[in-house]
Amino acid sequence: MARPKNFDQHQVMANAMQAFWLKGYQATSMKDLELATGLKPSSFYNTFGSKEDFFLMVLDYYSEKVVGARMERYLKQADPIKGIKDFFTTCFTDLPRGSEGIACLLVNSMSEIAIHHDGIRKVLNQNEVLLRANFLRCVEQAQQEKRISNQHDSGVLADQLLITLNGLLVTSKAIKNNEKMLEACLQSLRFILGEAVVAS
Amino acid sequence: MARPKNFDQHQVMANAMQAFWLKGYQATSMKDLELATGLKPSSFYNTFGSKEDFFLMVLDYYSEKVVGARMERYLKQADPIKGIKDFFTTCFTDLPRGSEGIACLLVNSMSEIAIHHDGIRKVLNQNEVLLRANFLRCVEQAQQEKRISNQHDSGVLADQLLITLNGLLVTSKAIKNNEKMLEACLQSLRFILGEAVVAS
DNA sequence: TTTATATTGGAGTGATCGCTACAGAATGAC
DNA sequence: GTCATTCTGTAGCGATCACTCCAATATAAA
Repeated sequence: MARPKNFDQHQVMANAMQAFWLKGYQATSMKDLELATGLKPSSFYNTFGSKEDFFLMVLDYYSEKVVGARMERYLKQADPIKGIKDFFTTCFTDLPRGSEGIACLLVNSMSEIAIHHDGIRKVLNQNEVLLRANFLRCVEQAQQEKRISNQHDSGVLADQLLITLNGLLVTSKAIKNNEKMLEACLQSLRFILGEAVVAS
Repeated sequence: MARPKNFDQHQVMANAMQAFWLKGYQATSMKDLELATGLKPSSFYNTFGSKEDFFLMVLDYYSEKVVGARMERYLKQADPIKGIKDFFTTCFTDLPRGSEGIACLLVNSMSEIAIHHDGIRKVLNQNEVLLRANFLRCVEQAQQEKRISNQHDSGVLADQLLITLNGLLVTSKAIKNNEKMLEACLQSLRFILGEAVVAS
């Protein structure tokens, strides 16, 4: 009954995601988004409302398609320790070449705008809760399998994994060297989970 | 021989620091800086060159006056474990009321701009190196005093402290609740340094 | 084919960005 | 005092910001 849209919304969000990921929310201008997505302003605003609304959608998209997919792939495999190890290390190895220090869009957004925007903070917190739950499940399974010690409460270990991951990601923005980050990653995991990490 | 400046450069940097700390580099406009410092544009640019140059000076100022002072005060006292504990916890208790989630200007800057600015990254890295050295000294002293275990290398413990502090600080931006951050702090320190933290 | 509806490209909105030009004011040297 | 020099206030620079307006265009229902 009316003219159909000439673009794929998911593809648009995927492209915009890359721009936000690399430059952050504020530094990514509408011009950048137009270039990244191919959408003219009228189409953009007609579809997404505003840059702010759009960014929230992109955060959701990232949370589901990037972090969600990574949780499924790594944290739900048979070996929980290898899962955690892979989840951590691929944060620094699964990036396109030359993109060292882009870290994680969600962690970047924590620093940049979470403090000033309730909606964004809510998305970020939801993601943290979900990630912690997955870490917790892996840790408990590993403890049941006697592959890591029971001396620490599983909840504490899950918390440490979460805090440490955030710390590694923010550190990687200043280090900008994925080789070094990989070493730091493995050292942290050995510290938290023990030597079982080495074998996995 | 010529008209003297009508302001104190240190006071100007201290005031501007607050603005950058709260809002970040990009979101702090020249108007914000003029309001925070009282300086008119001509005085500002005549003295500091550019917003970018000025921000680097403010980072140095923060590194010396805030982090440096905190390292002196907490990490060089007689009790190394209490020192580390105080250094961590005061990150969340020594802030003005209502300023939850402002974290640390240096860590905030890691996320926001370190990846795109070599000069800023250099300052941040220097600070991390210095902080790690102080953590290391405290850890070694605590180990010599048999107050924490020798099972982990002191360098590993220092690294974990640094990564964990960064993680706690970035997490605090999404949590925005200093009470909860304080608990997370103590849990992390107990995990890394052991039960000696409780008594300190 | 006509019509109703929605999308599109492109020009352009006012506001704000970091920053500058310049005249006048304030100082110390003489 | 006069002068040389530097700082200060103000007005405003071009560029860019997020965003809007509108005529042209493309579709499906009738």
